[in-house]
Amino acid sequence: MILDSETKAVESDHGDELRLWLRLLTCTTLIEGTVRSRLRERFDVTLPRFDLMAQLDRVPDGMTLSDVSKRMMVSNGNVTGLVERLVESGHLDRRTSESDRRVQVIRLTKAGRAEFRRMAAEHETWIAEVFSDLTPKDVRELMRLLAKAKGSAQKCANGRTP
Amino acid sequence: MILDSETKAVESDHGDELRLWLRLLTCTTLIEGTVRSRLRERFDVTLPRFDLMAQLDRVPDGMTLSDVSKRMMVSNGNVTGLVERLVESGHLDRRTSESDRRVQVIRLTKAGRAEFRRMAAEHETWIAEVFSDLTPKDVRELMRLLAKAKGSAQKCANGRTP
DNA sequence: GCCAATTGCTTGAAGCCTAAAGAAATTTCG
DNA sequence: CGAAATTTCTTTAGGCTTCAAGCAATTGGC
Repeated sequence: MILDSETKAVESDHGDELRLWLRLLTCTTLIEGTVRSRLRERFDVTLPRFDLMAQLDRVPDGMTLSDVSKRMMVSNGNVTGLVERLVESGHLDRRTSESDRRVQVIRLTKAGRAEFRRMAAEHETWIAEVFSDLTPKDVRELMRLLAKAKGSAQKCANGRTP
Repeated sequence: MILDSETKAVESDHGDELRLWLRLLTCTTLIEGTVRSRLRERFDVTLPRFDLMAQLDRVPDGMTLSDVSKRMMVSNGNVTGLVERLVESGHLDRRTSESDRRVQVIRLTKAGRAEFRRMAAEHETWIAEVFSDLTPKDVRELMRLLAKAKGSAQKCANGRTP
């Protein structure tokens, strides 16, 4: 097989995938930055706090710290500190489970839920604005392809720490 | 217009975009986690350090800290600390510009570049593995749609701090 | 019952990250 | 020229994040 600087070996050319990953990362970083700064200026709240509250908004009866940790895909220790600050600020309510005294169940307080709903409503419009150049068809197509990518990445991630 | 709990007002339904954003974020977090843990176990290096070295690998003559900061989309102060540690570990070389004494130019050292090339080669195969379920057509289509999304998000981000 | 393994959470050390304020050098412009 | 604005980088305070180690409670054999 003959190669030169332009024609790399075909069987090891993974450049397209690499470029795809970089583009994916750029998009996410860009959007995350926008959301982060708007959350700060409009509500003086951090993105991780918002994300945690978003997880809790769906479940009236609360979740355990482990559940939150899995859903948010962050470490346990991370959630401990995050929850600590949100309980402190009155957004969260935390209690030890009666059936298992290792388990901490956290819920949004009434005030916390109201505050979150207010933030979430604006947040949704920001995201719509972010993607405003995409047609409904673009959105559907991206959803489909990202679902496929997610599945692929998941196999790869789970195969490592089962 | 008649509405019920299932049929929300059409003119304010931004749920699809929101779901798209969450999926994008999930994909990125998943892949980032995979890359991070592999970089750690194979090379005992962090992702931010790898990213910084990747920026420098393309430019033999080095870059200024500001350039790096813009390319990586992180704050200036962040780069200062990151560079500090990489100079300390011998991966980077740092010098004050002769034409402008405010400017610091950083470059990969010989050892740093060799180390990076070794990491980058493996990294590329990990990414290919992550996306292995996608066909070449999927990859092209994702590239196209993400480029469009990036443009849209960029307008939105730049319109805020011009 | 009892010991080992597991599970759920916390802690500690190190590093990453931002925003904001500040120091130093350069550029702009009257 | 010289003051003001700008640019480049550092510093500081606070918070986020991981990993690894550790503690407490529960579960699963035996």
